[in-house]
Amino acid sequence: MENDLRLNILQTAKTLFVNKGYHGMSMREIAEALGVSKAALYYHFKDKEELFLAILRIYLDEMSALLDRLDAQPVPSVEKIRLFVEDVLSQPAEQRATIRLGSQEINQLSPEARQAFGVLYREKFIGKLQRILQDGMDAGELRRMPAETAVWALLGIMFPYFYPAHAQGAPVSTETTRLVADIILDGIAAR
Amino acid sequence: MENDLRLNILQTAKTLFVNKGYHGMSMREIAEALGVSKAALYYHFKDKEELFLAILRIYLDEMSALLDRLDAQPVPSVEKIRLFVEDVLSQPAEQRATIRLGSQEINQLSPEARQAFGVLYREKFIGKLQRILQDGMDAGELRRMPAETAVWALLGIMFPYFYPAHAQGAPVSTETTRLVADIILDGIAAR
DNA sequence: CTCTACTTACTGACCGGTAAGTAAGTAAAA
DNA sequence: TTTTACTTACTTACCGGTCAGTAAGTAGAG
Repeated sequence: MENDLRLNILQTAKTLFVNKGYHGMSMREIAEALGVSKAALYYHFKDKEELFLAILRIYLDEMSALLDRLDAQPVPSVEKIRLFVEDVLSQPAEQRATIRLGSQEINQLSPEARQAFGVLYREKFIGKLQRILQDGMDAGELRRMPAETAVWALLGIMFPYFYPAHAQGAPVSTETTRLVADIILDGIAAR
Repeated sequence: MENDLRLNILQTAKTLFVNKGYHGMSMREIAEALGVSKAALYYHFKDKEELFLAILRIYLDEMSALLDRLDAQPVPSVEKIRLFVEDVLSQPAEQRATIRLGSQEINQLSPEARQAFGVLYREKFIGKLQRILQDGMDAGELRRMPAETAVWALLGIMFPYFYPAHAQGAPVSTETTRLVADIILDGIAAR
């Protein structure tokens, strides 16, 4: 019970941030959506920025756990990547949108917050992904290229922002998920 | 001379919108950056939304012209796509960021503006791209898949938002551009 | 050649509204 | 009786947008 409101704030704020962006969402809106006073939000979070970072941190932690779990599996790197793509794409759209949110809105924040996020982002997400890709290249499963470029291609496809349908609503269908994984893997696999 | 300020507003506002988002940028900021009064902006543009749309319209027109130019060339679809990727990626980052800006911030706007943009976006950009891709599939150069998914993959890679380096600063190097085009084409080419 | 009427391209002051954030009080639980 | 978890009521700052006014042209009439 005691963390009830805190969790509700995180949930509601995430939805609003995703739909309206950092500056587009107001603290008042969250409060009204939850039926509490605005000041209640400030009991649980120091300021808007801290609330925003808390949301991103939760998602990065989940990503980090997923990547660790996949990396521990006794399968080729290519297979790890396929599982990663399929897992992420089958998440609800709002979930996936969180990482986009972070990358998008990060330069709205204070330098300190930006740096703090940057560290987590690289440690928990990009770094782990890059290592799996690098392993794949070293094992000859993937074509040799700068790991950065491989990450670029992978994430570019996985987190597009072009179709509103991707930002909101239903998860991607299984067929499409598989097709997208194929495209990515054909794009970067060894020839 | 007479459109001088208007063009300067468009230029300055584009930079600010790209860096700070729709709500993150204020009309006051533009005015101050240009050394004119805020009201001068409202002489040239009805409101913030119209200014925003004007910026997007210019970029969509450029894209439209580029796609027409490429489509008119007597080369296979695959080659058209390669040229498209290489052309866009060699644009300055701020230029490329415009399309991201539109997709990102479009749901901040009024329903009318959203619809107006949607029409242009599909007519001048997505539609043309999709037709080139569809031609490629019909000619057997590309693997058969829903044209939407092909567009998704293509644009996802071409307009990523993950590395701040892609959103600002120098254009992508020629090597990287070629590598990225290869990844895309290997991903969607016929096997 | 010049006076009149009008337009273009602004300025500076200001408006209502809303943003983030806070100080002080309170009711219930420990 | 102190701490927890809030609410009420407020401040300060800034937002988009509008207003009346004006300097500098320009175009036509005489």
